[in-house]
Amino acid sequence: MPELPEVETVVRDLRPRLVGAAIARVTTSREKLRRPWKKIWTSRVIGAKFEAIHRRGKWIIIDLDNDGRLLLHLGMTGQLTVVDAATPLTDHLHLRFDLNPKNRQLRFRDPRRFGSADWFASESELNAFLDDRLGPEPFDLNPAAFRTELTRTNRSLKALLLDQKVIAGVGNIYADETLYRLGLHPETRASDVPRNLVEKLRAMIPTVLREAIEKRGSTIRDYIGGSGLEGGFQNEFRVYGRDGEPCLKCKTAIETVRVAGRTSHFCPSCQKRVVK
DNA sequence: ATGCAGTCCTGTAAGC
DNA sequence: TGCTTACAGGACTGCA
Repeated sequence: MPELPEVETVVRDLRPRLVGAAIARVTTSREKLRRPWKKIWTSRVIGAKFEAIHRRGKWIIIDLDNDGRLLLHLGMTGQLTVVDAATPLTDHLHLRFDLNPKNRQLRFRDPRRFGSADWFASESELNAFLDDRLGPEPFDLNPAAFRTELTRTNRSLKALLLDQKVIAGVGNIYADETLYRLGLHPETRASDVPRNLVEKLRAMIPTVLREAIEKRGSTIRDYIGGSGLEGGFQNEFRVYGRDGEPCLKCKTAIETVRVAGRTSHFCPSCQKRVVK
């Protein structure tokens, strides 16, 4: 669920609450996330201090001061928060880290369990895992490389934007919002995008994501930031979730179509399918 | 090699 | 009211 802006918000919220604190205890309740939390990992992290926290694509990386790395993914419904240790426990709480000395806890809750929590012994092991799955950050897209990526494939634009190896961090909401702003139909073949729009598309992706980060991401249902606050960008959606409602530019009713296995929202009038 | 469909899981909302 | 079905921010696997 959470896409790049939501994950970035969580990381920013957690940073001041985590860095400098040490892990006193690890509690797993239902060790059935996408991958199970291994018991040996607990002994590796006890006593270590949180040194830094950052984001890569939709992944959250926590550097520990003993070179270990925690890697978390929120999946569709994951919530990662730091709360007072006395805060009542909730359902679907899979991982708890008791922090020292602040009497607080880092909690990972995930009802749908599509999320994951992994431990790596070093930065290089972590990077091997991530580099296998992720392409460039949307803020570092190289114009020429992006153009090549589009030209050399038959895939739909929507499928391309959702491909984490092409751009790390974009998900269903921000793919739809980006395409709407450029008047591009989600089913357009990437290689059919008019030349003058390729660079505009490359630039629009980070623009939309930055705006969303400004608003602390989007809360549709479950998403909350690292401090428990909801996002605000859902109030800024121009097409996502607006099916049946009038297009903000031309009043035509917004429609949905299934592309690359995901529901895609678009204006049938402003976003004509380009076919070369 | 490439791209799609199906799968993992639970909660919620819509439909009958 | 209650049961059934469809769908949801993602990633991965297997198959064509």
